[in-house]
Order: sequence, then C-alpha cells, then structure tokens
Amino acid sequence: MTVRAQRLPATARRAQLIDVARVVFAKRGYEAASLEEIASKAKVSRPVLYEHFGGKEGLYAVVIDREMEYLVRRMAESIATGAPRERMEQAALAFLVYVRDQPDGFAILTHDAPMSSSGGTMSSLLNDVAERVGDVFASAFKDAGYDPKTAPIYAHALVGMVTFVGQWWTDVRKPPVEEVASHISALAWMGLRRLPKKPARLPAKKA
Amino acid sequence: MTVRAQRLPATARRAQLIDVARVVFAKRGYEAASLEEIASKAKVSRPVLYEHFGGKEGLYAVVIDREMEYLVRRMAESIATGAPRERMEQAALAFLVYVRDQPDGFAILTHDAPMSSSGGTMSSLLNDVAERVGDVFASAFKDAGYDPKTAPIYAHALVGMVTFVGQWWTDVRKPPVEEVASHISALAWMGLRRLPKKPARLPAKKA
DNA sequence: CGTGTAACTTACGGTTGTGTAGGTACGCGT
DNA sequence: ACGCGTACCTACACAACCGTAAGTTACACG
Repeated sequence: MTVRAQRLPATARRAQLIDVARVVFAKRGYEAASLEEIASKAKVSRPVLYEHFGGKEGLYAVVIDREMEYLVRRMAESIATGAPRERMEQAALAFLVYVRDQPDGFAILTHDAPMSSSGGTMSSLLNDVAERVGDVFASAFKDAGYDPKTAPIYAHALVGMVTFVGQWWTDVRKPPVEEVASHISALAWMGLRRLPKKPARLPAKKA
Repeated sequence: MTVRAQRLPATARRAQLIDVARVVFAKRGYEAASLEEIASKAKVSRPVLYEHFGGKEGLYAVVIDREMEYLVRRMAESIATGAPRERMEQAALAFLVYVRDQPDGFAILTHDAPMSSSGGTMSSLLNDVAERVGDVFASAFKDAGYDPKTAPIYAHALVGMVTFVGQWWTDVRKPPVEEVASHISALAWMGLRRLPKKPARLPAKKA
C-alpha cells in the first residue's frame, strides 16, 4: 500500500504535476508517456491528473504551451537589438543556452507531437518558431531587394541548423555553447567558403 | 467475415507487408502505429506479421534498414565527384529529391525512433547520416588547416538545414527542389552576408 | 468540537494492442 | 485425384492504458 500523498493546495499540486509531466514527456515522447508513470512519480493517484487537466491531451497542451512561451520569450529578447550579424549570433546563442539549461523542454519540442485529434498530420512544434523567424526574414528581404518568397527557405534552414546541432550537443556536451554558437553563426554569415579559422567569440552581453 | 486473403508466395507477401508498414509507420510514427492497422491494410491477419518479422520491433527494424540503405546510397552517389561547392549542392539536391520522391521514407526518418529496448535514449535516425558527413568534413578540415574537432558542428548544421527545410517543403511543395537546393547551398557556401540575389541553378548532371 | 469542503483514493469498465496456440484451406507435384 | 506442406485464420491469454464513479481522509473555520 503506497503511503498517502502529502496534501497540497491545488495550485501547488498543479505546478508539481506539470514539472513531473515535463520530465516524463521529455524522456518518452507523447505516445509512449503514460499518466500512470506521471502520477506515480508525483506520488499521487491518477484521478488527480484528470481533476487538474482533464486528460492526457490537456496535460500535454499545458506543458507545451509553457515551453513555447518560455523559448519564444528568450529568443525575442536576445534578438531585440544590434547589427544583423550580432542578432543572428545572439539568437543562436539563446537557443543553445535553452538547450543546455532546459534539456527536458528541448527534448519535448523535438519529439513527435500528437495528431490533431481530427486526424491531421504530425506537426513539429519548432515549425512555429521557424515561421516567426520567417516573418523577420521576409521583411528584411523585401528591404534588401531579395525575393521575399524565398525567405521561408532561409528561416527554416537556420532553425534546422541550431536544432540539429543542439540535439548533437545534448549528447556530447562539449564545447561550451558560446563556442558552438559562434561557429554556427560564422557558418551562416560567412559561408563555408570564407570560414574563419577560429570564429571570434561574442563579447558578453550586459543584461 | 473478411474474405480470405489472396494466397501469395512468402517473399512476395513479405515485400508487400514491408510496403504497407512503411506507409503506416510514416503516418503514425513507431509508437502510435499498430500491427492491427498494418495487417488490415494488407488484407491479412496479424499472425502473418509475426511469422515474417517476429514482432513490431523486427518489422520496424527491417523498414528502417531499407530506408537508410536507400538514402545513404543515393547521397553517396551524388557527392562522388566534382568540386567542393558542387558536391555540396548535389548532396542537398539528392536529399531533397529523396524528400520529394519518398515522402513516406523521409517521414519515418524524422519521427521518433523507439527506445533501444534496454532503456537507452531516443536516437534520431538522421544522426547516422550526420555522422558520416562529419567524417568527410573532419578529413577535409585537417587538410585545410581547420580544427577537425569542430567538424561535427558543421556536419550537423548542414544536415539539420536540409532536414528542416525538407520538412517544410513537404507541406508547401513549392518551389521545385532544384531551386530550393540552390538556395540552401548558396546559403551554406556564400553565407548570408554575400547571398546572391538569385542563386544559379546547377547544370543537369548526366547519369 | 463538529461539519463541510477540498484533496486524494480505491475500484471498476472498457478499449486497444501485443504475442501465441492450434486449427483450416489452398494449390502444387505426382 | 490425393496427399502434404505452405500460407493463412480464428481464438485466446494477458497486459497496459485511459477515463469515471463513488467513497474516504484531512484540514479550516465557525
């Protein structure tokens, strides 16, 4: 017989459950994750989850929402100021810092999302991020005389770069993200043709 | 009562089952796919699947193996000859042609892979591709005086670019892959700084 | 010190999916 | 036409989940 759970106020319990669910969804992905496991890791019985979130989809939605919110805010802050090249490097760095400091959150974003219950296609969460980047590019392209219709290509290319490198870095955890970010932005900015031997590190940005 | 399945020789049935499984795994991902659905789509009862592949993991393993084999062969052929810049564009093009012509196969590679049954981590299939690219880069970097330890960064960055753009292209299906490939390789080679207004198309390569 | 309500639980029903045991029919070779 | 093996099926045992109903404990407040 499992010991009775410690009684918590609703909001506190809710917060704890979200934290636990984050970890489980990160490790297993949506499909393979079970409410059973989440409940047991939270030292609580399953109906509590239904009480708070209505079911698996509801819980997942809350977790996703929080994570996207967090990431997008961080990215937006990081690219608010500076010259184009600096913004790009800052964006890459912000993303990689997220990968480093919130590995569970990052894992969730890279896992398969559940089907939209009406049977639609499987959609990558990071597509939303890429689309926002695409908007930025589209207007910049317009000003600079490039074809704005090609903007999504470049936007997705850049998001794909950092995402995939981030996944690799998660395994290796070396070198430090600042160095990785400078390599990535060097590649994106200079191209392979004029790759600097050792990309310069960004000066620390003051908060 | 479902009609009795048409009797097929083992090898033919096996081939058909792999084809059907490919489609189902592509649409659902490993976890959400069920042998039930595969069997029914193949107009066959479930035990037939066990007869041929031993179980879900076995079937999945066969499908994956075929797909990786196919993709890697295509990529290897495409980068066999030419100057560095051309090879890169050819590689990107080959990948995107695969995305276009084998959408199911590509979907499978981008979906979550099942856990290695001993409880390991979820591994992206495309990591293997990136690692091969990494080897190419490592030796090239050594010759050119770059730090070979940074090669994986660039390899993963490039694979991530085409993968993510490929996923986007799957939704939009426009512009033609040849144009997308030339944009991508222009970005990777020239960098954002010196982006050409309209990247030149590659001359058709003779088989 | 009761009493009501918020927080949690045990218990059940139903569905879906994996894997296996044992039986049936098709059609080829002779 | 008659085996006989290959191909295939029905049926079952079992486990994992999801979701819900109904009951139980603890704490706050009059």
